[in-house]
Amino acid sequence: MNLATKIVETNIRCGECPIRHRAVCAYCEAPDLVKLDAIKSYRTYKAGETITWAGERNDMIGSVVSGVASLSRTLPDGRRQMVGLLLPSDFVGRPGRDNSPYDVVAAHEVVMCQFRKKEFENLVKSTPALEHRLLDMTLDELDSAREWMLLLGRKTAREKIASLLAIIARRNAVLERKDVVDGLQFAVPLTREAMADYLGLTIETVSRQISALKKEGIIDLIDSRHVRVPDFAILLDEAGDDSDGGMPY
Amino acid sequence: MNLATKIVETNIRCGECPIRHRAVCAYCEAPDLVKLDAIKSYRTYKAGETITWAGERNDMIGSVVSGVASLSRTLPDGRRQMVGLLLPSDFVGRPGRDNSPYDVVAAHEVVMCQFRKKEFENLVKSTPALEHRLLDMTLDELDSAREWMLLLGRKTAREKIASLLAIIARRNAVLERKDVVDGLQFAVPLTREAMADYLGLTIETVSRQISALKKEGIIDLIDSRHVRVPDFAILLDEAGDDSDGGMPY
DNA sequence: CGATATGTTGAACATTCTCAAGGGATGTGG
DNA sequence: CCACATCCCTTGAGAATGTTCAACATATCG
Repeated sequence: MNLATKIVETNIRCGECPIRHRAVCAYCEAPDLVKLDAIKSYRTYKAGETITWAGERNDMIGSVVSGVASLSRTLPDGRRQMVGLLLPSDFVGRPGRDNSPYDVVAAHEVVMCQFRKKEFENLVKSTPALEHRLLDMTLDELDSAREWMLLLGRKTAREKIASLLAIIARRNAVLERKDVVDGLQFAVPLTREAMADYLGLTIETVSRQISALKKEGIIDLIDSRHVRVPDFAILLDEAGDDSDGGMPY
Repeated sequence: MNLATKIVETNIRCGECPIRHRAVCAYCEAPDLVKLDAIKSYRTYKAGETITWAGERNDMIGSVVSGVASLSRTLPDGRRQMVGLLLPSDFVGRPGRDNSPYDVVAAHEVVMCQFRKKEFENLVKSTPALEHRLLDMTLDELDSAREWMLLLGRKTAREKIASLLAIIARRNAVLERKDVVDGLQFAVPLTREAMADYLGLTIETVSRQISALKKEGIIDLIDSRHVRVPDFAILLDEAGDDSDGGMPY
């Protein structure tokens, strides 16, 4: 029984939840957790499954417990832009509004910890710790979004790819509680298409730039979804930002 | 004595403030306003003046009362991307963090209602109405940022210009409490350079696309900073999004 | 095994950028 | 008041970057 199955089937208590200290509940103490426990439910979404559709009414909100999901917007003619990458502990859904213009799609199998929106909103009103955490998380997301805007508006295709790989490498290191070291190897949890939607490129350009980085020895490709970075500083240099510039996630 | 001068010199009370019902204080009642009144101060910034520098410690935060300011990030080699357009009632500064990676620059003369960060943060802790409003405003900003990401990542130069003009037209209409009607005329409060930084383009491309829209009769140019839109629906069509798609601001 | 989804590569093309020149405004000092 | 500088904007020509269209490779799954 893997972790995802265990979480869903046993409906584990908040106190044992893997995202307990980073999710919307992070600032809550035991008494508040009891209330959250009472209104939460777990649900799994398969890879490729849509969690919420843009424009449709949705009365569940919650946290990503495991897996990866994407938040994206689509133009009427079909052009799509990913506007958020949802990772474990990230919050899904906008409190105080009944529908949102975003599609949320599971990139890999996703376990969500969900609340009925109405009940959650009521709890937020009476629980400062929840509202405070929600504010901090939203401010962080806003910073990420703005970092991303810099990438979309001003970086070259090559810099975009390098930035994305650096972001994924860092996040993986954090999740696995390792340092970002040279020789680091990691899985890219996105298809070429998802990467293109993330970076505002076409899949062909993504593929070509990855091939170029490989040819130049900046990355090694184990297979199309697994990357090794011999020298992380070189990758960061290709990403175009200062070493001190904050990165999303 | 114009409004800006009057606000600053007389240090008007919150109850009479023009942004009273849209700013961070919008949800506050009289008792909270007294506390805000006690710690606030007004300050003016001239056009072109930098309000806060990226990376530098800044212990003032506050609201834009009048004028227009830009929030932007810069890559080490000088490429710049505007990541926020700050209008009256918008909040400047990030609570809970001592410096931010953004330059805030006045585009036109700006009047700020400022608080010492420490004092403001303390007040937020004891004032749910403030924190609640801050959350709502941050969520709105996040939606705007994501809309903008769609523009930066997927729209053509022409669509970007049309989108920006539509945004400015709408905002002007709201501020002047008019409807967005055909034949609407308005001032563009940005230089070509600022528009380019906003849209992720060069000033030459901005200039060319504006000329093209003019040549095709989609807009009239009174002068380089004043636009008239004969048929708003046509402009929206050029912007690429659905009529129902939300617009930033 | 064929069908489908994913990824790579090539060639022609389109869009946007870069570099360059020049046209008003506005302001300043002589 | 003129000469000059500065700022903002426009336009042109050529170059570069990224896209489109197309073919093909690889892997997975029934």
